[in-house]
Amino acid sequence: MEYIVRDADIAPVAALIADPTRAAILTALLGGRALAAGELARMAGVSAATASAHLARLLDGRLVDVVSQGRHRYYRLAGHEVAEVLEVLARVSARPPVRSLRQSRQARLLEEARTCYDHLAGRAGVGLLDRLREGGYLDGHDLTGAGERLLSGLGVDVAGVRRSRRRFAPECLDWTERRPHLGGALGAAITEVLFERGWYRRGNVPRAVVLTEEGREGLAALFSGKGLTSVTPVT
Amino acid sequence: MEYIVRDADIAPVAALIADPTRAAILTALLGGRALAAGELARMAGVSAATASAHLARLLDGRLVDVVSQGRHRYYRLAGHEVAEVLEVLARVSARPPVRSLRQSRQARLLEEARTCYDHLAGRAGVGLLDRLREGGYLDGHDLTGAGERLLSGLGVDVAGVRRSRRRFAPECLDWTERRPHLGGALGAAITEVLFERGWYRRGNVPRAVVLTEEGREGLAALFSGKGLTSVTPVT
DNA sequence: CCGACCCTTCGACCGTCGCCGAAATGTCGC
DNA sequence: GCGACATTTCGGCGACGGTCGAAGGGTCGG
Repeated sequence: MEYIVRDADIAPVAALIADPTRAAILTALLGGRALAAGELARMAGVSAATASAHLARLLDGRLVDVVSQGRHRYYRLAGHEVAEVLEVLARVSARPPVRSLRQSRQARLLEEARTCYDHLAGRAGVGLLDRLREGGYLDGHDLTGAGERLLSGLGVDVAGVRRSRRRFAPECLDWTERRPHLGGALGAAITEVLFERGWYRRGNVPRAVVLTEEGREGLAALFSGKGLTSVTPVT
Repeated sequence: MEYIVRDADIAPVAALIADPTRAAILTALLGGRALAAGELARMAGVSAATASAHLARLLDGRLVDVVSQGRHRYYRLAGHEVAEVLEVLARVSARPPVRSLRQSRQARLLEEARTCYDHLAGRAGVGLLDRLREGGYLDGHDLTGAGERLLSGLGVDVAGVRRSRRRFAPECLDWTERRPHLGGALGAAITEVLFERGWYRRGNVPRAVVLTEEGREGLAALFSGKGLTSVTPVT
């Protein structure tokens, strides 16, 4: 009956995320791209020295990886588990009040379509899962025969995805929509193909992605005219 | 292209979890029961004054709820979303080295069977999901006809569970087994019935639950002799 | 090689936060 | 009402951690 809490100690990892500057850095990296130390310093609004210290701690805590290229050092999240922590945390955190017009536009862009580390999120991500389910391409947690054909035709290496040790097609609760979108190895593979085909491209706002004209047409053809979202484009 | 990270601020919530004492309090509450301030102080190994200050902050941050009963104040987690954050965080956190014999026994108990806020976790939780899948009771994310009959027979109010706004039967990745167990409204309802029937009871170690003799027999009858786990009892 | 650039390390400052003992508040049993 | 108990509030101490400017390694372009 002695008091000992024998669990994983979650405090050290939480402490790494607890600093506002580090949280900003991690959130910026949630876009999935590797970013240079200087870029991260600017995004977080601190000096290079400060950012460097924070990055060293994140590295030590294995929340980020680094790859040196010439005089740049590119940082990225250490894995999708880290991204999951950030997403879950976002769900219980209050959304900050929108202060400026530009911020409100950025917020709308992120709500429309963004990456959740390596897969599509926001209305587009939720819509993708809905279309796959409605069309009978995905049943429960697995692809149907029709689903395999559809995605193979798009260029997704379904067999390769199945060999991955990562969960195949889990739902990931979207923190803006509060409804599930498609995550896991399949979600990542589909998202990769969407970028390769130029149907989506990365926006100027860190995590945002935008639908291209080709994407609009391609997705409409794929899903009998519906596309992933029915809203008018965010301007 | 200005640097602004317009996301939910995750830093304040992370900061609440980042303190080792608060983390211990939250982890203790992950058992699902409401605990008095004094108990939490003992479990976390701090004075009543210190625990009180921490609880006030957790309350302010909406991570815990409190209910006053006489001269006691019972604290509990504010909801299953909070429990999810703690679980996800545990998955990316290192497991602390086991120091004593008693701790190793406690660790083994938790790995065998515990509650993850309001549903069964550990080997037993993973086993439950496996048995439901193997037996054709659960298909993807939904109960089959056979599943509805099985659980209704046990005393689970399946229709009531379906009316809940919570997700019906999501997978929850177990942090010790690294395999999914059954979460959501259904997982909670089944766990409740297991307690009501006396098949499992809460152990002395905070989050641990133990299989009773009735439970061993009942589960074996239910799942053609297999039970939820095949290991010998933890001593 | 040499200057320009990116990044990290160093040193120093300062605020915040966790901690406890003691006192105050509130509740129960009698 | 009056002690006994659970909990919170107060006051003060000490430590840790975030911040920056300046200086020190590396790396690229010429």
